[in-house]
Amino acid sequence: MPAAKHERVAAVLRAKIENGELDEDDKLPSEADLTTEFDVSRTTVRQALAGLVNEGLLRSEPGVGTFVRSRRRHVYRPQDDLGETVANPQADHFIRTEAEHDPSQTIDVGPVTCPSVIATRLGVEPGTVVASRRRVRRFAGVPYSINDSYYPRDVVQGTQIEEPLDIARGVNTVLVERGFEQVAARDEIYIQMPSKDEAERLAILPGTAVAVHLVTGFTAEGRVVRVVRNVLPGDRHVITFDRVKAGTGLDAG
Amino acid sequence: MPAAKHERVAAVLRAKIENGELDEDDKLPSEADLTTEFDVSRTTVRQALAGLVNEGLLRSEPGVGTFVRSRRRHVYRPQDDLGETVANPQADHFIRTEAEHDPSQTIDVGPVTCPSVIATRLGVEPGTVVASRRRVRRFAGVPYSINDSYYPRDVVQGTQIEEPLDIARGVNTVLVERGFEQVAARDEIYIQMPSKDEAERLAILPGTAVAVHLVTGFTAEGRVVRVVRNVLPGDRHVITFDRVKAGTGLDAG
DNA sequence: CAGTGGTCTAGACCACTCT
DNA sequence: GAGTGGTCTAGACCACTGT
Repeated sequence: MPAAKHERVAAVLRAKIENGELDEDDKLPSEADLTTEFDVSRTTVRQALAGLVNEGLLRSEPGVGTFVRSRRRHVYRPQDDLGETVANPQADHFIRTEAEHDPSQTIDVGPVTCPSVIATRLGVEPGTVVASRRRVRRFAGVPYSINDSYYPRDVVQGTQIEEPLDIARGVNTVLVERGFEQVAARDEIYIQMPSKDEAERLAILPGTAVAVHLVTGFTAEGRVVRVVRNVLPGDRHVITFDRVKAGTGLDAG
Repeated sequence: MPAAKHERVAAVLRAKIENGELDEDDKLPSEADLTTEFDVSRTTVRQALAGLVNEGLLRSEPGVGTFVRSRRRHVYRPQDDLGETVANPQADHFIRTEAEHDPSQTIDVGPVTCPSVIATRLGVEPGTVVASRRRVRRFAGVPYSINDSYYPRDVVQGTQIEEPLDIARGVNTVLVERGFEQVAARDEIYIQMPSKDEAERLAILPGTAVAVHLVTGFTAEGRVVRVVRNVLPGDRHVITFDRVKAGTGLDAG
């Protein structure tokens, strides 16, 4: 039994959410009602609710009410990028997914001053101008991920990658045509709270962490041809990988 | 310029942290001092500080003060598990790491009632009793990760895996000896706020998300021999993968 | 319009840490 | 003992949503 009143209030509400008494998208009693129900001041009720919002369990809508948040997720599979084989497609049924209907995206293309995190991986000096494609992907109008890719200018010069259009045959195909086939990649995943800018672009609610997924793409010669920075709201995704031990014969399919 | 006073206070402090004026582990002025400095009530100061704590930027120590949090991270490489080859070891220099000195762990071994998330992946009925090894790993006394593995009972019966000891030759070697070589794995990574229990076991500060990393291990015949549930505090880790396109010759080394 | 959540104040008491 | 952050109250005004 927690000592603080606001913790006790939070514990009761948390339990109701976890046992299903309060289901996804259910509306909680108003703060005034909770004040009388728990016999505490409104400040204490709000302290309890703020805690649950920061745990990602609740969302509040000014003028409307406070609601239980949804927990459905999209499947995010970095390996689709290189077209690697999937070892265990049957493993997919483990995950509680969300239908991915009505996809859309906004694309913003052009040279940018390279952020230092990208510069380190791209192997250029910080402040260098590089080519970039910056996308926000949506499903049913809801932002799904930020997907910013950066290329050395000589690699993409004169290609479709410099144009603000969807590339049907895939960016990788264009890179192959230019003689820069991407055959290996390094993934880095950072868990952190979103910046203010990211929170706005992704319509992220308070109490939601993001995964920052950096992909550094290499040619067979070891040259870096692309760095991608994906930002995924943690409450809307599950990130999956499939791995196979080398030399077992499974890696070919 | 944000409208709310507490947001303005938070914005000023956030800027000082980001530009380095306030460095890691620096102590902030007391709440009383901030009250006079910004000419707002203490409640408003506390509201601003609470926001920054929930963003993972600050930590508070009762009776002592409020401090800027550290940002160093450990490298977490799921692929070490299967002994896969690393495509780009030179890519490691990108990451700002923390020295991993003085490792220690606590191990708790024995049969447990299988949680439903694990049961789904292990292919057993929820509520089945399975073998488990539950570890908390530490560096310099600081909790580093929760590492709970679950095995079908027939797979590990009579092996060292049932004993609460570190297995020097590796759990995988023991599985091979039993005829259950793990040759493939499915990784799932969920980003979420820690449960109360996890927060206590890992000494997680408010405003820290965790990565829940599930690994489902398969034999060549497709049998699941192990499910691992790792919990990593987001502020102390970077998760890395290395990938190689199949058939390029790089996958062998 | 009434109801909702968002913000803010002033003041109080507590447990804890450090000197 | 002085200073710190943690908790709590009572009351006020605001912007916004819905009817």
